[in-house]
Amino acid sequence: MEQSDIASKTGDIRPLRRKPESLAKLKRAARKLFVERGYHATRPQDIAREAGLGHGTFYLHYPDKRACFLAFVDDARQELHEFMLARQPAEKTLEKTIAANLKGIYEYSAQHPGVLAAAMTDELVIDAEGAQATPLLVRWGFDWADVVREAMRNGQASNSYDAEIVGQAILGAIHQVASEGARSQRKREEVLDNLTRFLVQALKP
Amino acid sequence: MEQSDIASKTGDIRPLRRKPESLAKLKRAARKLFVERGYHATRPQDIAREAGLGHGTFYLHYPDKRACFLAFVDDARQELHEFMLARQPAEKTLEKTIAANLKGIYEYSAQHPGVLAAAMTDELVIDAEGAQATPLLVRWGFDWADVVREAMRNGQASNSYDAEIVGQAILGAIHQVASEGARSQRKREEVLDNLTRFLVQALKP
Amino acid sequence: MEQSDIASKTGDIRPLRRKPESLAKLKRAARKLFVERGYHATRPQDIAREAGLGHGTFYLHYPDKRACFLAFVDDARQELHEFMLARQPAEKTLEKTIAANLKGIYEYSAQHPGVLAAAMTDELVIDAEGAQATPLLVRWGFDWADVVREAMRNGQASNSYDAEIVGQAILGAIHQVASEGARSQRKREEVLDNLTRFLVQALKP
Amino acid sequence: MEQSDIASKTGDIRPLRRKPESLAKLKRAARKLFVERGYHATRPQDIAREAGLGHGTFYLHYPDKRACFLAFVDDARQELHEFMLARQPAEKTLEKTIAANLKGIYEYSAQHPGVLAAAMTDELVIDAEGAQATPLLVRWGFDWADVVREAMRNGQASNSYDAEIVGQAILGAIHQVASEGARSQRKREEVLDNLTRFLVQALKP
DNA sequence: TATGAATGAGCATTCATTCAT
DNA sequence: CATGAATGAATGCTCATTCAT
Repeated sequence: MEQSDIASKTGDIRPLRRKPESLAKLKRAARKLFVERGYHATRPQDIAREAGLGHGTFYLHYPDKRACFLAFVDDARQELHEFMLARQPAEKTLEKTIAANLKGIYEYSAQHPGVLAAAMTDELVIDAEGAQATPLLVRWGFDWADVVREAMRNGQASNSYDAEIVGQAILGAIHQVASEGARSQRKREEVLDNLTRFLVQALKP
Repeated sequence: MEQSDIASKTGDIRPLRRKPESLAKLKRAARKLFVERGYHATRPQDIAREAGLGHGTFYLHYPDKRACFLAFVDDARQELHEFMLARQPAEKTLEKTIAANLKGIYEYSAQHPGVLAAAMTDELVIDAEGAQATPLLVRWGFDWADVVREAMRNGQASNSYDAEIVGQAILGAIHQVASEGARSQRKREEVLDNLTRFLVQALKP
Repeated sequence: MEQSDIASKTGDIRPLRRKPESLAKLKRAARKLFVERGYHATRPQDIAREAGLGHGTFYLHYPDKRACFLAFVDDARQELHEFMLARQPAEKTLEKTIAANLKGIYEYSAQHPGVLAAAMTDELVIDAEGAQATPLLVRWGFDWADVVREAMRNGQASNSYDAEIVGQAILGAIHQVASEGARSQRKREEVLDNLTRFLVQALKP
Repeated sequence: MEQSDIASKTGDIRPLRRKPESLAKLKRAARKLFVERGYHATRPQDIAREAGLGHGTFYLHYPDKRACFLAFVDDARQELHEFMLARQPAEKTLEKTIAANLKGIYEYSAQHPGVLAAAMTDELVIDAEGAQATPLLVRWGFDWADVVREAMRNGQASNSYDAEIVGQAILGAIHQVASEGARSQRKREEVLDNLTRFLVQALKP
């Protein structure tokens, strides 16, 4: 009949069956809109429409808007993490480590403009109650503290510093330079070279 | 004379002071709430109530909520500016300058916890349209670039750096350390000492 | 007693004493704004400011906005009434009467553009509750019915009409032509001549 | 078990008809309330409630209150237009045309009391800005001017008139008589007869 | 699984009116 | 008499979420 005819057509061309397709579409749409418009200016409805889905579908995949945003943040964090892992230097000297991480974060920002900024939206902004234990940036500072401690052990960095404090300083410097570098389209090589030298010199024993 | 006159009036119980008091009350209340809850979780009504005023009064002093927030940001910026001006070192060596500014921003953050973070709320968060030309942090990075250039001229800093890039790096390091220092109640002396040495060493010719 | 006190005051004329200057200013301002913007877009505050007075002063002269509007309507009605009285024809033939009244209302509209339209704002528009007994236009229709009855008595108008119905018809014709004439800047002489002939012919025995 | 239970429930009792019902309900409700209370005393919420819907639903169908009112006006105009079209006389003599149109507008007013008055609410009343080019009444006056011109051509009306002016006069007479006739429950036959004779006589060559 | 019409708590803002001065 | 800062009930509108289909 005409019905089976239609069924056979719809069965293979457009909506591709199966389920996780929708979630992937929603994720892409959510990232796009959260980055472009920010958390508050993005409605679940907008995300669903951008994904080409009905807006009820949004709630099949996320319990609420907040969860969707948190998932976006988590994905971005994970993505950056893997991005950086894949760019670790073979030789773990301080300079190589700094240069590699710097290059990594810089490249990520260039490839995914706005994503880090959006993903770092303070949780205060998305929900007055659930204040997060430790902001993302601070946790990344801890990672740098580890790098510094390791360098101190190897004699590549001065022992006169408190690793935690200096870890935060390095993270801050990198973050700010990467943000501003992306903003102002500065030449990448120059930025990386300057900042690497700056940090290596600062840590030199 | 006039003082005693006022005193006798304000000394009374019920009828409170008069005119420009309201704006001051609103400013105090707005700062408190924007800092505690963020922009979106603060309603004009909350600000007015916190100020002990009817909510219509809010609109006697600000055309809308956005304007109130912008005024708060501007006040905080101005306040920090004056705070820092009053703490400039007598002797303008690089080390003294860094130490003084570092101490200044650190003290300000300690005395006004959360204010800088709130005042730096991205404009994207408060209104998708009116994107600001240059974020506050970036502009402060320019200031540090000036400091660096001056130090280069005096031979106190290496000429091998691009002042703009390094200016952003210094600003980033300071900002991150000050934020995290305020968060974690770290001992102030130690933080200032570490970061000052770190930056001076980084710039050393 | 307080009563006698009040009595002596209320015994006086009405707004009496001192400066009726403010009331006059308010009336001018109210008329201007009600005509230009309509009832709902005009705030007591606007009227007071237009009058060059503080907005509290408004309530010294009117109990509320509605009363002010009603006073404006009444003044306009009275003004038109006197305007017409001063233009009654010496000789009371039907034609002369029609011509004179027509000319009167036309001139009034030209001299006070928008006033009649504003003053005829349906009471439904200004207050859902106090629906007025008989709209202004209908009452004016009654006046025309009187004119028609008089003309019938004199043999100047056909007896075959119901005076009430024809009175409303005449009023409607005049009102519409006057409004549209004012709107379209049509040549006055021609309008008056056409409409007078039209109505005289309609009534002719 | 539970499924069949639900099925039997959903099958007959609670869940009402589906989609485009809402707009129709809103239209009915809006017309009722705009006619009864006027534009300003009718809140979108009232319309929705009158329609038996939540007030968010209102904004699914209209961008704002103004648009809803304008839609009501347009519907009423269209409705009257079709009402009149269906009542055009077979024979287009002046008298028949006048009588038919008169009867039409009179019947419409009787069947839909208050609708014409509400639909003619001046745009100044609903929004100070969007002043409409040509008021409804004036445009209807143009239609009557056409009728008059046609009658002049046929020798059924005197050539001594300006058709535009007389068109407005006829429209005004009809409008006023219809309004007042509806208001005062006057006997319809008599009104139609009087006004038809009045206008035919007025135009007679 | 997918849909989108429906919902109503919640928000920013206005404005007629009061009252201390 | 005059003022204008203060008030808060009321308004038009939005949007995260639900649920019948």
